[in-house]
Amino acid sequence: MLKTAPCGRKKVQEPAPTGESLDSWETILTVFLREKSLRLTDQRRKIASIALSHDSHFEIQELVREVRKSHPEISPATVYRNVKTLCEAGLLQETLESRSGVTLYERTESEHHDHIVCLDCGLIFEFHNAAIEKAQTKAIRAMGFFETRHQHVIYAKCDLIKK
Amino acid sequence: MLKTAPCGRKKVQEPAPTGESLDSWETILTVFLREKSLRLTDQRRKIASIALSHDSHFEIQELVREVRKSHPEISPATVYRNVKTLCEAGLLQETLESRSGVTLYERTESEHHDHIVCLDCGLIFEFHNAAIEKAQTKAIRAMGFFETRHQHVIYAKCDLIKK
DNA sequence: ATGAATGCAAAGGTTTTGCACCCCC
DNA sequence: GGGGGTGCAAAACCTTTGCATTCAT
Repeated sequence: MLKTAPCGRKKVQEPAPTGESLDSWETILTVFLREKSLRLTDQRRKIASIALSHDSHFEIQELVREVRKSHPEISPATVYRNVKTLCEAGLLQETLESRSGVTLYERTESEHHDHIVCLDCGLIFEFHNAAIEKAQTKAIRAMGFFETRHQHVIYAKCDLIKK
Repeated sequence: MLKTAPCGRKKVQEPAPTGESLDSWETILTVFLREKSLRLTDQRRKIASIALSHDSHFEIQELVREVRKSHPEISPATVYRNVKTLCEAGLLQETLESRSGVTLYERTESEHHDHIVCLDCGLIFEFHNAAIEKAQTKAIRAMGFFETRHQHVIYAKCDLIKK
């Protein structure tokens, strides 16, 4: 249902060179858990592994189904609880809303990107544009704010140019 | 809970000069309904009136409560159905998500604006910045898309500069 | 051992739907 | 009159929570 695929062309922004950041999520998670006196259970590790294997956005329900498939003994409640934990650990973050109004999550990447939702093919693209970011930082500063993060979703059509 | 207020300073973008667009929403709605062979019922008009009286974002539940207060005979299901209709008519649109994950709606304005969510005071500001819009249009075109609309939400802090 | 985490089931909350009745066009 | 609209209640969903049990540290 929700995919990020090249709608007839290449994704504008390639994935991070190595595919994995230098600190593996396992390290980050372990450190976070230790700091908070939380524990690394089997379920937590499995859920994290599956959640963080997504290259793009996913909804919790999707994750719940995947987890159930390979680990039927893990309950949905645990998935919900752990997604929350992973967000707190900074490994996941909420992202743009799907058109059905469901919250989507994605792996936190070191590189920021904006999104284009194609209204023709329904797919979601990621891109990064320095000019936009720059204009934005400048505008925000001028208004007296300090930006922490942003979500920029553009709804567009890819098909028009082919017709 | 959710307000758009001046967080210690003025809203950057003032509301439309007249407060109402030239075509009243009643006209737009009537034309839309006629086109689709839909009907203008009492409930529909009342719900539209209340929904469109909001100057800023609101959630459906809030609208349901308001409608119930002045028109207890209107059922929540009807409110849901009509919000959907009003979106299709282009009078309302979904907007950024509240931090609790609930979908928010707002009146469609002729003038577009982006949002700043202040992480210090929790309020939502609206602004418009030509440089950002321009950079964006250019970037999108360069990638082969035609933009239809976008959502740009910046999470920022207003308080830092006071400390 | 002890506090955190889990599974289960129940509760909570939101949104949708089926259906009989109503009413706008 | 007929098809869209409504109210009501039930259903369908998604997410959270209480509690007894299990488990990581």
